[in-house]
Parts: sequence; C-alpha cells; structure tokens
Amino acid sequence: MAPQNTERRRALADAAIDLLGREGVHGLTHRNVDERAGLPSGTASNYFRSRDALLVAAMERIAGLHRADMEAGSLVTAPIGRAELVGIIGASLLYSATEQRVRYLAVYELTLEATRRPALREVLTRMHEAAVTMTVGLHRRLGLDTSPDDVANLIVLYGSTLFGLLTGPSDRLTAETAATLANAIVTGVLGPAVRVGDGVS
Amino acid sequence: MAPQNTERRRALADAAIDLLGREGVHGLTHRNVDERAGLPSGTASNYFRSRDALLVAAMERIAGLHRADMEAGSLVTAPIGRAELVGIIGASLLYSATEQRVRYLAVYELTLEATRRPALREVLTRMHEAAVTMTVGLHRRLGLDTSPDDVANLIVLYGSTLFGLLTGPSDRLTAETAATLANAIVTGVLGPAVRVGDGVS
DNA sequence: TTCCTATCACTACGATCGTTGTACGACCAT
DNA sequence: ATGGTCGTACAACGATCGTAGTGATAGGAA
Repeated sequence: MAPQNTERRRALADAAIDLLGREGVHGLTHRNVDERAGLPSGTASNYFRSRDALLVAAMERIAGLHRADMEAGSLVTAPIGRAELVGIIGASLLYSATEQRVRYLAVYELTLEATRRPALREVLTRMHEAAVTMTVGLHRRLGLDTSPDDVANLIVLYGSTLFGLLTGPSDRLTAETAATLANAIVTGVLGPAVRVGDGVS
Repeated sequence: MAPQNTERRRALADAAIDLLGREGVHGLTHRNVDERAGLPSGTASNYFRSRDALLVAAMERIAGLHRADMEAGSLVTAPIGRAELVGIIGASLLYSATEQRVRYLAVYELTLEATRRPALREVLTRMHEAAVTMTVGLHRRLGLDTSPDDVANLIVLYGSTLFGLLTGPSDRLTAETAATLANAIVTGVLGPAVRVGDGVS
C-alpha cells in the first residue's frame, strides 16, 4: 500500500532532484534516493512503486518549486520597458544557472527522458503550459502586451539558453553573458527596438 | 588486450549513438550495444573496456559525423547576405532535428553526462572549438566577416535552440519554426539587420 | 612446416538494479 | 483494553549491470 505522508514524499522527491542534477538519470535509483534522503533503504521504493513514478514525482516537485520562485519574483509591479525585461530575464538566467544549478540540470535530464516516457512528457507539457499562462499574466502586470505566442517563444528560447548556460564552460557563467543572451532572446523574439507596431520577421 | 579493428569499433560506436538517442544514457550498456550492433555479446565490452570509454567513443564518432556533414554542407561558395545565412541556419536546424534526430538527442545526452565526466567534457570542448574554427572559415568563404566571438555565440545559441526543437512538442518541428528560430538567433547575436531604409532607432 | 602473437567470441564474477512481499508498530474508534 | 487499519522498515526475488578473464583461431615470421 502506497503511503501518503506528504512531508516524506517531498523529502524523497527533493532527494531525487538532487540525485538527478548531480549524478544524472543513470544515478537515480530507489536505494540512492533513500541514502541521499537519509532514510532507511526501501523507503523510496515504498512511496514510489516504480522508477517511473519517482521521475514523475521529481518533475512535479520541480514544477512546484519553479512556480513558487516565479511568484516570489513577480513582486515587481511597476510598468517596465524592453530594457527592464531584458534585465529581469538575464538575472533569472543567472540565478537559475548558478544558485539553482542542480535543480535545472535535473530539469533537463527529465526533459530528455520525457522524450521516451509518456508519463513524464505529460507532466512536462502541463508545466510548460502553466508557465506560459503565468508569464503572460506577469507581462500584463508589468505593462507589456507581449502576445501569448511570443511569450511561448520567449520561454522556449529561455529554456534552451539556460541549457546552454548550464552545460557550457563554467567561465561563461557570468552576469555579462547572461545579459547578452537575454538581450539576444528578447531581440530575437520581439524584434528590434520597441515600437508601436512591432515587427516579427 | 584491446582490439584495434576500426571498422568494428565504428559499428559499435554507431550502435552506442543509436542507443543513446533512443533509450538515453540509462539504456547504454555493453550488452545493449552488442545486441543493437548485431554482434555477439561481449564484443562491446571487449573493444571498450569501460562504460566511460564507450561514451567517449560515441562522442568522438558523432564529432566525426558532424564534421563530415558540415564539410558536405559548405559547398555553397557564393557570397551571401544576412537572409541567406538565416536560411542556411534554419535548414540546418530542421535537418538536424528531423533527419538526424537520434544523433543529436545522443549529443545532448552526452552533453549532460559531460557535466560529471571529465573525459567526456574534454572531448566535447575540443569538438566545440573545432566547430568554431570551421564555422569561422565557412563564414569567411561565404563573404561574411562575423567575428569569432559572434560565431561562438551563434553556435552556442544554435545548439541550445536545437535542444529546444528536439525536446519540444513534435508539432513545433516545422520549417516555419526553424526559420523563425534561425532568424531570432541571427538577429539576437548579430543585431538587427543593417538595411537601407530600415526603421532602426 | 611450426611457432607466435594479435584478435576474437564467449563465460564468469560480484554488485546492484527495479520490484514485490512480509512483519512489526503506532494510532484511532470502539 | 481490543481489533483493525495504515505507515513503515526490511528482506528477498530474478534480472541485469560493469568488468575481467579465458580459450580458440587465424595469419605472418621463422
């Protein structure tokens, strides 16, 4: 019988995330999760009956953490312009690639794994859709009229860029690089310079 | 003693790549490689004494294939402009994400794994440097004076974007998306097009 | 020919994998 | 207190893992 104890489930999911980010998919085993969480062996296997369930739990936990981070970060309410958007994106890139490095490495491990696991893919898709919705709302609150399509493109490009930042040489992991990339993302998606009727191509 | 038979090594490396792309790092085992290559079990273990060696071999084989593709693709010698560069990059993105999907999924599996394996990381770094050198040469031959730094940025962004394309929903895998992304990459790195009569403030 | 050496197919080993099952203990309604 | 339910700890299963080692064989040197 699968226990419900949510606190312990969370602890196990956190351990799984840590494991994924540090050791990769290949290192994610029930026993390793037990060990990393400091719980008696067999516990993870007890809560998540299959390896698939473990992966899904990790992904869902990350989704929760990501959402919390986004909500905490959306305290900026003043109307902003293009430059400030670039600033926010750049800062977020740097934060995710350094402070939350392990977490987002785990995300990309799971992203790759989702290619072959329908269960994971579904969670990932939902997470992406939620992110788009939230970000559109955020942009509105910031006084930006970015279209949902453009927001989706920004998010995809953001995610891709973060991957590059995480896996690239560590000397590239600077505020400067992040700023440059953020500018490239925004300029690339939204087109040059902010004008009334913005041009896409 | 480790056999040298280069043809068989290549066959095994190809099987490893296929396995990485289709089943992920977790699916790469000596025995699976044997099976996929249609060789008696024990062969892969014979040629590549450790799992690490297998991963490195796969990475190096991909580097070779990638280089070959690049050289084959650089037959375009006429001087080109910004639009044509975008076209080439877009076509390349689409080709890599569809025709060579498995190969490049393998690349990203290895990229993530390189985070934790010095041997792999070194191969990957060399591969990236070679790509920059080659691409700079290609740009020169095409009549473009893109700076090495910009080329490096283009490559990083290209790689990141390809990751996004490979792992995103399959309905995004179109020539149109590829073209849009290619334009975003070029515009983002090289800045907005410098055209006469363009409304750049 | 005969010997030698490199290459090969194949086997063996201990460790660890994912998963399932069972027995103990805490808790709650009665 | 008692009976029953649920969470937990732990053991055990067969399968598969990474790796090392063992003969057999084939082709050139002597």
